[in-house]
Amino acid sequence: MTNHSELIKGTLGTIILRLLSQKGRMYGYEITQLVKEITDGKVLVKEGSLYPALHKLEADGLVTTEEVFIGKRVRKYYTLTQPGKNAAQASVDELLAFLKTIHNLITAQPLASYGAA
Amino acid sequence: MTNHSELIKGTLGTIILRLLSQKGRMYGYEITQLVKEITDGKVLVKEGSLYPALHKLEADGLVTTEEVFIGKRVRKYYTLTQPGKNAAQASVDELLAFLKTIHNLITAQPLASYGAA
DNA sequence: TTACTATACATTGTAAAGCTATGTATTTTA
DNA sequence: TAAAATACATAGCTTTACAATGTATAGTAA
Repeated sequence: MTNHSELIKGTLGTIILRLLSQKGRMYGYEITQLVKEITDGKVLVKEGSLYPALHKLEADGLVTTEEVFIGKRVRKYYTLTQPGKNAAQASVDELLAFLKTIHNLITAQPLASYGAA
Repeated sequence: MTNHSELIKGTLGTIILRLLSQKGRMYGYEITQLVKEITDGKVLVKEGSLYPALHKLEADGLVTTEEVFIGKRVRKYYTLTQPGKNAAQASVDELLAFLKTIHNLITAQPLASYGAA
């Protein structure tokens, strides 16, 4: 994605699922632009990350695709299946819980004291 | 680390630096137990992750080590160097900013609309 | 008209990071 | 006395995103 790219690992699938659950239908390039817009350029999804991720979601049955021609150019729209909708909800919930856990871990002031207390 | 293990990528170094900056001095096994305690078992740092990460911090000059014998058993204490203290602060700040960005990305309700607006 | 940029898809090979499995050894607890 | 906890460590695997590359159409500015 972008500079602090190692932090992103494991979140891309969730991000895609979430955007699809909100917008209903999106195509790849649109996802890259929307993520860029929402994060004010702080997260940049690259093609080398996005398309394999989308193909995996499709292989896992979480999305279906539909090709639309814009003039002579193909657009491949992705839509969540019902399992995909369930996965989106679960995935977002899990990621939020994880963010909370890590936030707590790196801000906890009176640290628990293994070995003492 | 634990079940949702893919989410952790890139955060372990920051977690270690943060704990060391709080506790002053820690040894490997102690770190695994403290993380487990603080996160209520939700994050489990494995040896195969921890020790290579500690060795890398040492190789990068961010920590120094000190071996202490407890009976016949060795304990290797890690302490932040000055560059390590600086890195800890910067690393925590960056991770917090990242957490905020991702949180916003997966909770933003009125999604920005690339192509519209 | 001609570059350059944006749109739009895709794949191959690479690097980073944590995990599993394994190994060694001491100490404590059931 | 056996199992679990403490305490270190490494080799090889897997996952995941990225860089680089490729193809092609559409729009825009010189």
